[in-house]
Amino acid sequence: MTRKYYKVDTFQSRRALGYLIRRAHNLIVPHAEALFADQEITFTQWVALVSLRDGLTSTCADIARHMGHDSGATTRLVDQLEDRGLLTRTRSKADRRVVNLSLTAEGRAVAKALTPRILEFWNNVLTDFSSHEVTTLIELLTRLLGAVESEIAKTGQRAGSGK
Amino acid sequence: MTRKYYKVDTFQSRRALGYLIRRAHNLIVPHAEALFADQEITFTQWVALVSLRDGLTSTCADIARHMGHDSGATTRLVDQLEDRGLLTRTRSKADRRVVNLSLTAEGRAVAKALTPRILEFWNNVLTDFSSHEVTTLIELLTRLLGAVESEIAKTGQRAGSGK
DNA sequence: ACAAGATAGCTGCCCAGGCAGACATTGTTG
DNA sequence: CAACAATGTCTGCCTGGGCAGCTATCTTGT
Repeated sequence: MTRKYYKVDTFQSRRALGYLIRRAHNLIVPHAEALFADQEITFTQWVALVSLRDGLTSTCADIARHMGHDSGATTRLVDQLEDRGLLTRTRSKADRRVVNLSLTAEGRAVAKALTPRILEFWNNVLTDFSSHEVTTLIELLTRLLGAVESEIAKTGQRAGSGK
Repeated sequence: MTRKYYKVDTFQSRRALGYLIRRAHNLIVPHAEALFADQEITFTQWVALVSLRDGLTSTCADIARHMGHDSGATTRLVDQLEDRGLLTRTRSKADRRVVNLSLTAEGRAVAKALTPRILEFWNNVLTDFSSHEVTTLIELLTRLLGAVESEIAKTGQRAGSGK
């Protein structure tokens, strides 16, 4: 029920959530990509693969929403995964606009093989956090995400193009 | 002291910190940019401006570190701010490699004028969070950032080029 | 004092991803 | 059923920012 957590005269960048998130993102993503440098797929591609495997997504549009990309970027991402034989496109019969994606056996194998790399990284990072702290962080971030989403929905009613 | 928070067989993307951070970043940054769409500077430029004003940074390299960009991107960012007369470059006398940056009166005015937009956004987002929760989130994220930094430093001893 | 290594800044090149537009299909409303 | 809006996919085009390479300067070890 905080009316105003941040006030103009006491505001400091270092305590700004946007700053912390941006910083974390700019630190983590390139490092995750580096962990995959010797691999045939990139970290970003792996994320898409795992989301398909876990049933969080099943179409191009799903992946775009899941990853916060636009649909154009996603098409090209899926192209690459298809070229490498990690997934297949099938035009849906129920809704012919839709192209359903499904992992091939090799896609499944790749997704599984690379998971430990990421988990190891995170487990190393979290060594000094108690299990409770991590859970709290995850819970707060999840709620924050929801709050950001609804705030953006409230303000930015922009006619979407490809998103 | 958590040895392994994430385990291969119980891992779910939705509870992955990387996923949450990426998602938040991809949601917040474009929206922040949109808040500045009618403005003469971008959100990213504003962040640099504020960091200079608050003494968190004073050179190009500082800004690169602060924002997690590389030095090339920062040069161009500073170019634009200089072109608009919001800051000035001065070759340092103590260390002649360094170019010191300082805000002009106009730069100061712009930084100040735009601050309320961002704070309002965040205060709206945080309406349903208690003050204590926000503080906890900030504290955990700050610690996470430190942990990520030292983990990356431990692993990735790569000869830096421009970073 | 000098070679080797860091560090600051700049530039050219490249690419992932955003934007906008096209098209097909489906849903909705009169 | 006609008109219109919404959704899914794909394609050009463009830009921000990463990378590598260069110079100039400072620092450190011998």
